[in-house]
Amino acid sequence: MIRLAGVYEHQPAIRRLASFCPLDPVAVDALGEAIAQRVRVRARREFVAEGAPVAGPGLIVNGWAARVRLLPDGRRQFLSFLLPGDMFGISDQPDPIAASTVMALTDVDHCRAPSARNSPSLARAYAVSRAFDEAYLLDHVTRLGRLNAYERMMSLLLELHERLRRVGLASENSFSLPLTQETLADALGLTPVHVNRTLKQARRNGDIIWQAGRATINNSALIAQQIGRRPVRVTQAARRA
Amino acid sequence: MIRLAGVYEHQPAIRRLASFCPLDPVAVDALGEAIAQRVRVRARREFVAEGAPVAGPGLIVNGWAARVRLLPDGRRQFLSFLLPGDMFGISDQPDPIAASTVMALTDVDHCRAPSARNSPSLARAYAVSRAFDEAYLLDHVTRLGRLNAYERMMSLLLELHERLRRVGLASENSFSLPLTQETLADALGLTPVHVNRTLKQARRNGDIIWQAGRATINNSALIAQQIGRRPVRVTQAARRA
DNA sequence: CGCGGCATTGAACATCCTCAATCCTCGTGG
DNA sequence: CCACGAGGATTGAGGATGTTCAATGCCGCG
Repeated sequence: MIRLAGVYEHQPAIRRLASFCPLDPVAVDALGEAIAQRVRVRARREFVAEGAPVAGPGLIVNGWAARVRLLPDGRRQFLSFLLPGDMFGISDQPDPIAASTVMALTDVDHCRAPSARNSPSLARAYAVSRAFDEAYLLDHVTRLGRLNAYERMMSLLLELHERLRRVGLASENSFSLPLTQETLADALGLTPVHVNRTLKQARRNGDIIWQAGRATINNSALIAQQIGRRPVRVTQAARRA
Repeated sequence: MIRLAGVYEHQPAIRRLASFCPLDPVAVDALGEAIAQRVRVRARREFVAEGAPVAGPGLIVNGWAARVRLLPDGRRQFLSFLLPGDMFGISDQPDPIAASTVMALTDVDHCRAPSARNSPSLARAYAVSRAFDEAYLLDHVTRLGRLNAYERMMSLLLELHERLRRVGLASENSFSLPLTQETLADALGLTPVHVNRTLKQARRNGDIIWQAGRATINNSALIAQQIGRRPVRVTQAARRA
């Protein structure tokens, strides 16, 4: 199909989809064009509202966002993080409504996801993308239901690292982590105070370093094994792009 | 399209799909035929194995099953319940592998889900079905992350009631609930002991009755409001079939 | 009658939460 | 250049929620 050239090589959205299925030129062009039309959302702004009609599928070009549920009494639960290259608002239905609010955690650039009608490879990449989203969501259910605070934290950090590596935004064992402890708490079903203590413990154990917005995981293979985590897989074929 | 006639009226799988989108005769026939080929799985048997290639999408004809994740140390988390009429193993991908194990909780009859290639209405019903599954899964994440034991319990019971009503397997405020407290515990991220105490409390409050495998929810509207639950919706159009 | 699976209960304990204070960092205005 | 203020991180003390361990009860079935 195509060996990603020039600018696209560093475009997370294209890189991620291409890692799922080699993209044909039609797809790459369509993605490049969509990305050129990206719009910016400020941190903390919500750009998809739960219950509202879905505008169509979107792509995160840059920055971090999250899908979130808000309870009437103010409690908040992050359902998943949306990293550069991730998709949101996909649906086969004719008149879908958003199943969750989507909120920018940092400044975010996003664009619409181009139709896959003229590109089988793109359609397939979308399908794999969706399968990954579902698999990570199931991991998250397990995380919240059956892991303790420490395990939840490490499990999430490992997931984020795994996903960022896929799009070239993480090194072997470290990555930019632009989240507050409060955000982490609302993702992990904990309080900010307890997140703080859990992180303190993790630092003391030498499992992680987190400073100046950058997280490092020491010995991730060992930690993954301790908490029973394996990399997410969704297809029988290739496990690495 | 078609007004469900005769035997199909009481066939949960058909009834559920038809509630999402009026089915054309081709779809009803295909479903009837698939259901005729159903196979039985004994309680406690696993009939989809996590990580194994997916055989193709399936339909629950009868009985209760659940998607489950097993941790290496024996901990268990149920990801979702599969009720009569529910689907499992759907994927757009060419070579998908199962994202989770599926286990029969009671004796279960299931069949393959017929291809939607020759029926636009069936394709649409599948799409809506999938949207519901996703929405309920997001609810479950919120349940585990941000609700306490009592809220989790009531929230799950309300969900089950809502879903069983859709397929005609629940009355106004009661339904058959063939689960053990241990199963409930593994769905709610609690211990069996605490599930028992939570149920005791709920009975004492007069919120539920649960005996001989049948659960009754008193005043479900009030309870739903107290725990901030609203019926799940996934489409702009019709809210009831 | 006795066994197996599930439900129920008590007591002690661990994990995580709440409340509240303090600290730190960084950007802004004087 | 420094004081100030705001948002986030950190810590302590006490308490609530849920767990663990172990015993007992219940009920259907062979």
